[in-house]
Amino acid sequence: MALAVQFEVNGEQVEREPGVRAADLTAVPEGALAVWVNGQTLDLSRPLMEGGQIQFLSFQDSAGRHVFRHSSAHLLAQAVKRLWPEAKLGTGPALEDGFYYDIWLPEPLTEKDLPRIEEMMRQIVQENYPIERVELSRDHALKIFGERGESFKEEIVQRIPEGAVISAYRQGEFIDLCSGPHLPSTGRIGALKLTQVSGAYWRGDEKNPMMTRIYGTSFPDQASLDQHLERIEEAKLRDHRKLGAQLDLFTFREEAPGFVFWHPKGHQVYRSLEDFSRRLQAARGYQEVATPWIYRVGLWERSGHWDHYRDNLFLIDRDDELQGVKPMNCPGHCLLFKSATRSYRDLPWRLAEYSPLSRYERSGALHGLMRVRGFHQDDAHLFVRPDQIREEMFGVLDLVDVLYRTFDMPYEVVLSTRPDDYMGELALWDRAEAELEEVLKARGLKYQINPKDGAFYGPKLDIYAVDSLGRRWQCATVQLDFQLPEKFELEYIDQDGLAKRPVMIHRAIMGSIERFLGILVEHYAGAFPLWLAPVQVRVLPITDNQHDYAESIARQLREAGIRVEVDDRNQKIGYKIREAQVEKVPEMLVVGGRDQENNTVSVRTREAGDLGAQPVADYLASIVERARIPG
RNA sequence: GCUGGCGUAGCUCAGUCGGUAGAGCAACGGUUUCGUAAACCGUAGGUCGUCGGUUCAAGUCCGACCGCCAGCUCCA
Repeated sequence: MALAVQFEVNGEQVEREPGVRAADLTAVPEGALAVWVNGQTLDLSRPLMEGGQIQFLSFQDSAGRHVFRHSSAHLLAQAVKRLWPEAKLGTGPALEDGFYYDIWLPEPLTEKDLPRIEEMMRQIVQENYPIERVELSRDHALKIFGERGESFKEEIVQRIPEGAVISAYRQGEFIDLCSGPHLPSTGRIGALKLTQVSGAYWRGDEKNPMMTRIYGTSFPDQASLDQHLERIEEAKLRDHRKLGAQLDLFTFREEAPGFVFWHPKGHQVYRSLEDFSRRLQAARGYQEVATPWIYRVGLWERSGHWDHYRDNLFLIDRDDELQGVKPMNCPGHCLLFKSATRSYRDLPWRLAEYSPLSRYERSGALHGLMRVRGFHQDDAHLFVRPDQIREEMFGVLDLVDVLYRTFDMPYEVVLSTRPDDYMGELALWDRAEAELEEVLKARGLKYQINPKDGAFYGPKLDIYAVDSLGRRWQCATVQLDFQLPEKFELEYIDQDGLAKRPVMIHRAIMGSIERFLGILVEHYAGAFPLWLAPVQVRVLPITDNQHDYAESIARQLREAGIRVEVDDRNQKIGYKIREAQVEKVPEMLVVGGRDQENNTVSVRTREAGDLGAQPVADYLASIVERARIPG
């Protein structure tokens, strides 16, 4: 008789024999796909040998979705094997929003083959096979996959280290080498769609045979799938590269790949973002500086960039000496810190900088504003005493909150802790990590922990903004750094008269302003809020007779700091309105003979349409109030 | 960087079997002077990404390069 083990389910303690299945512990909630036990995701039917906290995972949980998509990949493989028995399976993982499977096929596949495969997948869903886990010896696994001609699977089996459990999952006639976990049965995959095919080399190595990679996505029901596909269509329409050209914000040219040409309108938005950031930071005791953008290579050697970041440096070879264009501001700020003897009274010292940064990105990585080679950050470095970490982190998170709230973006926080190859004092790490958690709790923020994912020089917080389409973007990042002050031998004189080492906090809130602007274009579908819009108001005279009146209104608005244009082209009012709407101008002032007589403007907004006539003075007061930069 | 695809007017795109380039929108000129999402007529605009090759003849076929797109990898 084995000793009983203790489980905690839904807050209740349950005692059972080892080997019990999660499904036997309690009523399995509807929609449960897998179970989470002691940090591991397992099949619902997996025998549990040790006790612990039990949590059921549904499609709502990212781990649950992962299981769902992973089983969908198996489903895809089974369908392909039925249609092409000579196919050989590679690997088939789950992705964030779907899955793929790499499969070797005797003939290349095209998108036209996808519906046929989907059809077979649906049939297998109908057949509703239970998905069963089997554990195999190495020899047995080699025999099974050898007999089936699965040479890639044999290769994987041979790579599995000695002593590791080798498992496979079986559904109907199909079996796949896999560590799992998986759904209870194929019938759970309610709706699926194969989205694309592409080539991929086995194990990503071009010397290996070319596999066919089939991408797809799947959901518990058709409505969720449709919603997902609509979102993808919507995202395509909002693509910032497309809107950026349509709205005359920016362009790229092949003469300077990875660098942005900002048009007047785009640069206006860019500057509004920068102004907004400056106001927020000035109000929180940051001081803006400007430091050099090209340094002799020795600086980069000292900072560690030469060892860790050399491939991303733009290098200049002059006078037999290498110099590097800065990819980050931190070393410059360290040098600035050293320009005088610092007192404990000077700390925290918060240095902000918006200078251009350059990083060499490989050509395939470039992507509109989201990934460029030349950019700017709302960057700052805080030099703090160890006892100030908590308060400064609190302040940084406050800034994060104000900023994302302004753009109506919820955000998620991930704390990354000490990696195995950490540098510095263990005690400082422990204290810093504990304080970060305390700060997060004090701010009432929900956060995830990525254990051991911090940088070698300090723990970090990554903040993911969620846009209007529900996509997550990593923008803000806050990193504690114990190493750079060491490398630059930074010191301050403490109260006791002794020289001490400060801690550095690297932080950016928008991250790259270029990228953040790209995200905002997609978030707002190009329809910027009034304070950000490059043209805030357009005056539309109905006939040539109102040109002078329109100009006088524009002048008054301009003098009040409003960005205004007059559309004095010889066109009908409907035409001018249509153009202004297409260009997403937030407010239009239609002025005709009646307005001129009564000294009014007929207000039309981008969202609400015609609001009727208003006295000019009233409108002026209202727009000035509403167009103010927040913060 | 790798794999696949693409590159024709400012933009979106057509161009058949290899025979010297076309539309809509935008621009420009004129007519129209109009009250809430596209008035009408006309004009101009191209080294077909670049370089080389095949051919009597190349936007079209071949090669190299550049850039862009999707994916991989990487990341702000």
